[in-house]
Amino acid sequence: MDPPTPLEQERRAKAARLRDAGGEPYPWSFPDRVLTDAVRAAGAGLAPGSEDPSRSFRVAGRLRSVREHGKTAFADLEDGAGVLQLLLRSDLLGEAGYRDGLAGLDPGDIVGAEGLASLSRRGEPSLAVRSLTLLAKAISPPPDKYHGVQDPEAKVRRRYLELLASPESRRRVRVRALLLAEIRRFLDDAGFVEVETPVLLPVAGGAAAAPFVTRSNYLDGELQLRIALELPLKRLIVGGLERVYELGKAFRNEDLDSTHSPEFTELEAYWAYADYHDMRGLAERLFARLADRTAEWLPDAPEAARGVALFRPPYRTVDFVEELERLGGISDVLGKSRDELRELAHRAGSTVPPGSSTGTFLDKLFEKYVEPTFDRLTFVVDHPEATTPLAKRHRTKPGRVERFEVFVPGYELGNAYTELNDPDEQERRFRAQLGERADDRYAYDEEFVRALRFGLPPTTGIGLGVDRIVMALTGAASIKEVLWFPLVRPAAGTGRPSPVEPR
RNA sequence: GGGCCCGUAGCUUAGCCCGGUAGAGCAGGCGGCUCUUAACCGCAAGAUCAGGGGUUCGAAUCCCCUCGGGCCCGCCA
Repeated sequence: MDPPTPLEQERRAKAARLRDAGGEPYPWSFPDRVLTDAVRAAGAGLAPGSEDPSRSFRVAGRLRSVREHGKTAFADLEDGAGVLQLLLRSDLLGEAGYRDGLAGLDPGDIVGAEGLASLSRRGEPSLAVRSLTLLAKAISPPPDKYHGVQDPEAKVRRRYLELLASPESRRRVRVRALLLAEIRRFLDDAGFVEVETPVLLPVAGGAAAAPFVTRSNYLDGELQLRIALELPLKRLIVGGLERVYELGKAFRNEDLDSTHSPEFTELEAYWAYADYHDMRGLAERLFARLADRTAEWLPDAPEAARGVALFRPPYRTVDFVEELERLGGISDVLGKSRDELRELAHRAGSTVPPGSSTGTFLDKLFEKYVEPTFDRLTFVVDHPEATTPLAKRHRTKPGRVERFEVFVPGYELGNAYTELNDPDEQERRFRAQLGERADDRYAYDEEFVRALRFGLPPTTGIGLGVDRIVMALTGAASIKEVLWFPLVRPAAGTGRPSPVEPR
């Protein structure tokens, strides 16, 4: 711990004085509390400078600021409903109670107050306080009352400070929770069953990403943290659950930037006896619903209004191959060899390692030529087969798979397929990916292929980045704004990860 | 992994270019004030200028290293 600052020593001394006087700076409860909006409402109709003696209110919250005027003081108390002015008067509290009470309080303290609804002479709804109780002494002072937390490091490292200083930040937490609840309600209503599948796996599959590796004492061996939810969910479809979804964390051992976090929240849904056209319809209905809800929750946030507009139809559709050929000036994309694609990617200014797979070069070319042109929510459809080993071959377009990706300007939101359900083909695709070059990290999950041999019905599936959906809808500039505790290096003195041998 | 930028009191910051012993507001202390709401007025206090090294008569300021952070690029489709 840091050594106490003089300010902290002063605040500790106030708590000690209260104890010496027989008080308790950290009492156990404050019963019969109402939210401050009840007092505001009761005070608003009164004549200025008067109070309503017919009913007493008890409120509790954090003390924001205190304005002293000799024998009168005003304090702002903030709770979940907002800010209420406390009117502290020597004649109501008693001279000693007024003096000692004020002397013991600091901004940031959690206090309870009992009193009458009133309207100040200047017309501010207030609580005319008859008794004031310290509920938790704040030893460290709160952030600057006007500027809040400015230091970007403090914002992510000590998020609680930003939250307590900023009602907008607290509102973002609530909107994220509402969006998650709305997603669940939407899928539940559509007949999907929410499931939880393992985070710890012998081999993390279902996407191309570096896993986090850990160790099981029980198994005396290595385990990996999941990088996607896909493979266990499809096993559940094999098991006869026809519509399943999971909303949970996935982990990728990669860098953090404005759209990537090593741990992030993913939604995956699998739907038997339906194809990717059906899934697109479901996704569009979900997007439209989330846009409507966000507009209700954030009615006057301009950045959210832009996000909401993105999620409202009509949406744009782009054919992966046609658009790449058109914008990249490339003919016969599907007929190109890996070497030719590598050359094209190189010329496009992409620095992918030369040993990458055909699919990686195609993705890079698409990323260079097509993605920057997205100006609204866009569905990219019918990718070349080489880009994914888990999607089913397109029923009419040779060399393609039945797949769509969803983009907003700047980043991808998700990915869906008509799922590959031919076990022998699945095995070939895994092997082809593994064999093509070592950079491809699609793990070959034998157990998954074995499950497919028992029969996976025709199925469609989707994976959506929930953090990114929240970002896009609320107009956040960085994923850190929708993750309350993004990954940071441990602060000095809190212990550091032990150095490990690179794998 | 590469590039650019940032780190001054608990908080928000001035000073850095052009070297001369750090200035303010908030918060806190003491005093004053019964209607303020970024309250106000007065007094006093609070800073090894992220850490280390170098250049210099003299370093917050110039140079190097380390730590932490931000942004961009690469990687994670």
